[in-house]
Amino acid sequence: MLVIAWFDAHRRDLPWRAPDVTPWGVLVSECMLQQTQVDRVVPRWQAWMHEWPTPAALAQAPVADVLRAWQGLGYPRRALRLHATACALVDTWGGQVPESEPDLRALPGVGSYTAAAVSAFAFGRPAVVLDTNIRRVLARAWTGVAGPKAHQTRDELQLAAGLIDEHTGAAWSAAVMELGAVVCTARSPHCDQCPLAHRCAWLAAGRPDNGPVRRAQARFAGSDRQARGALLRAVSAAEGARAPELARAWADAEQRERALAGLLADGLVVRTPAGYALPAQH
DNA sequence: AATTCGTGGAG
DNA sequence: TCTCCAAGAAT
Repeated sequence: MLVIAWFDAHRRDLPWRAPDVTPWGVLVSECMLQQTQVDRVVPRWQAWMHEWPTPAALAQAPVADVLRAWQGLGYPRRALRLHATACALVDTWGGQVPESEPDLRALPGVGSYTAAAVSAFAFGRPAVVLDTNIRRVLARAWTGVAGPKAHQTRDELQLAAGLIDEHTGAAWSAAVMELGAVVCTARSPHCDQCPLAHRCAWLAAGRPDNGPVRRAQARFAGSDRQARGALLRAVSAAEGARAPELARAWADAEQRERALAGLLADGLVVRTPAGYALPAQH
């Protein structure tokens, strides 16, 4: 197939693609890559795998250490869930990563995409992988629209399933995902370098701006998300953080209280006699 | 089903 | 500067 040949020639040398990487390594990479760019993940994945090379190793680590190792990647609840997944793997899977999508899907922080990705990329199964890159390539080359809809559709899943079936499963998914990531990009796609250019419906139509209108992302500056991040860093830096440290981290009192309540509810921060702290155990 | 959840790079 | 968007998941 065209895209697989293209992939063989152009694939990036990402560390989790090395031949000796374990299914656990693949799972860790997929969790880190949820809404976080590849370039930011690479060094963190390497450090993480050095520190916790197996599910058993991560399961034994204090949650506070896990959260600190995650700092900077964003969405720290993912770190909590990855730790919980490590515990589940030890408790019910003998410290191994299961191969089937339903079994993977039952793990904390593993949704439909991650389950399919691990099943395909760690075990070579022909799972139907649908991430933002593959969805964009399908939308353009096959459907002739500039971009995918906000949410997955049945048609999309069926289209991908048919293509997976007709090609060599995991390799096809890896190739199309890579194509979407480096050639068929959201912003300014490099159609001159695309192996599908000669048969791309969107390119043939003159690259029309006919994609679905997407709702604008809420601004980050001054958001609750930013407040949570600032507070979590403050708690992480000063075990036993009290009011002054928190106020220094985020000035607006009302928003600070709301964000702190959220962090406590999520289990990212706990109350201790010494003040607020990262959780020791989960 | 629509919201919420971090952070940073690129245009 | 500001906007977009990034290998999504949970609720």
